[in-house]
Amino acid sequence: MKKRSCNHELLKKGGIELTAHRKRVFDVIAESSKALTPKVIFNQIRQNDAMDKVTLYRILDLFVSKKIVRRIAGQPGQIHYEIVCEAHRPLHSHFVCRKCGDVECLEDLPVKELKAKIKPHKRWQDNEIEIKLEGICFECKKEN
Amino acid sequence: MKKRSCNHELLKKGGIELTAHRKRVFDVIAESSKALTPKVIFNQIRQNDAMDKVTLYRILDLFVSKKIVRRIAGQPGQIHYEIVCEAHRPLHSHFVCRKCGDVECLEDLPVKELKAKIKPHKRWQDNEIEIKLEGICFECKKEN
DNA sequence: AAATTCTTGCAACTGAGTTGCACTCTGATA
DNA sequence: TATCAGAGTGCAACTCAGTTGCAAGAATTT
Repeated sequence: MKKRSCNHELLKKGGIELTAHRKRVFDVIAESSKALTPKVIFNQIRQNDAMDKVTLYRILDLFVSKKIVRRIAGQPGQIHYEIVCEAHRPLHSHFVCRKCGDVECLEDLPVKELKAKIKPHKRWQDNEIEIKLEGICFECKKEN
Repeated sequence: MKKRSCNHELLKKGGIELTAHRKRVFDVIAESSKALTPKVIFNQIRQNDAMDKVTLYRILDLFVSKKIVRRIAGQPGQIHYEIVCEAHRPLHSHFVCRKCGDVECLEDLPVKELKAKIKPHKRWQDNEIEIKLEGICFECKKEN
């Protein structure tokens, strides 16, 4: 997936103040084709700017609570973040690499169609459905 | 799901020694209808027996490497463990509660049928498919 | 300008999971 | 029988991600 068309308008969602740090965190997540871990986000920011890790975690928590970003479970124990943008990025599925742990977005996977095909179940009727595929990504496959 | 019919035969899979501790860990995981976190496993064992946390983590790592148990990503950041038993528990899907984080097994969800319906994708062709549903479980729903 | 509120950084803390090392037990070998 | 080797375990100390408390700064309100 290419660079997002989501802009800072999204940040106004929760009526929060647009500080330089918040824009920076938003941009790193929005410009990535993958859902990112806090570590990756942090390292990327620190290449150019100074930011404390506490600030990053606080911004991430804020974004999650304002539904600006979404948390995704990657490999067991790993947390990834992606932009929530209904306009440009409808609910989609994810691919998790068993080797490197990368979480890619599969926007061409027809979640809604699939949802219709899966018989409702007493436990999850009316709930969101997340489809996650596991495998080895192209990069890791190359390395073998 | 009821108590498993998987027995200690499974433990011989990797040709490992069957110690009391290993049987204990196996039993706790095998007798649960849900995939459990190390914390839950540990607390359950400690109700009756003495065991160091290091021992538990080492046994879990051993089981994973011998493919006796499988790690599952629950809520972001949470790790759960379930028994791998092809005979009694073919590949199945999971339901993750957004509130309490419980991971239930959905054995009646037709993974293979679904897999046939999903068009192969360049990234995950030939790979395992994991279907995970997210929502609020019965217990948490009751509490509202 | 003073008061209030929000944002940030720093230092110290927490809790999950790991590592190093010593002790114990078991089984094999001399 | 003695002892040797290897595996399993516990304890203490450590690492690392993420959190909390607090104080300094910036922005906003009165």
